[in-house]
Amino acid sequence: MSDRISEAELAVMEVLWTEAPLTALDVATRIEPGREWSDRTVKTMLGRLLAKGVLAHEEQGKRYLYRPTIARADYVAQESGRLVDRLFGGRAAPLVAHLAESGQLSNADIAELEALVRELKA
Amino acid sequence: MSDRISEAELAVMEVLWTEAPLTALDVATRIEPGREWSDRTVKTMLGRLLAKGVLAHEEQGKRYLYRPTIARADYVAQESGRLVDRLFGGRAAPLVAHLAESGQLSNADIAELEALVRELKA
DNA sequence: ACTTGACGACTACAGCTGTAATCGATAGCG
DNA sequence: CGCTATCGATTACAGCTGTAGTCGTCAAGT
Repeated sequence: MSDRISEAELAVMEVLWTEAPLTALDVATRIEPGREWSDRTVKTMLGRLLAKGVLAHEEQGKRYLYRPTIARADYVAQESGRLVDRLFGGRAAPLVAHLAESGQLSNADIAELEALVRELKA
Repeated sequence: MSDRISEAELAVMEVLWTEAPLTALDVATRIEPGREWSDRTVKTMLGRLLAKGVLAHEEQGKRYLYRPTIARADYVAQESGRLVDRLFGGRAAPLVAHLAESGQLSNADIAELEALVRELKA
């Protein structure tokens, strides 16, 4: 249940987080453009994701319909946590500080953060 | 210059970001405890990091002294950016919002963020 | 019923990763 | 001056990843 999702596999998960259940070919046609994959490749990914337990499939005639077994928010939380642990000693504020220092926060981001902080304090 | 640093390799980089230059064995003895590596393994990592261009070495007698060629802050910026791109559509504020929602921000973090935001607006 | 096409299952294979072991040169010890 | 301990360099090898190709089956069309 706890195998990691690789970067290529993530492209498949994103499709199924957006719309599910889907057949293998439906997933293939919805894979983000720019990633030119054969449908074979997509099927391999689906198989691996099944093996990792993050997808389930149900039969529909001779096809399968795939759907995620984990929520995107949970995945995102896990990955964010990993980054924070690995690079910031487990504390989130230094990450934000770092994003700020390295100029990766736009003015819109800052405004949004301000609103967020106000909300968090309440 | 742009090969990625793997997770195990990162343990070696952390040592050298803390103290450099060091010999291979010095690195091995300073590897974070809990990661029980033979010195062979550490040497393999050093070799790969050299090949990836993120370490340099200079001769000292029959040994080498290793030192990073990239700053930790740059690495951290790159990895943070990757996460934000992959999971938050390149926008940092949603990451913070997510950390907040998933309860990964302590009160201290929030206070720190508030100070940060105030500073960013100035 | 035979053929053909659509599917899933299995197989392929090179490059990266984690985790070392072996080889060859060299330098210090005796 | 020869033996042994050290080093770096090279090699090993299994599991994961990216990117498919092949095989066998079953159903639909002719």
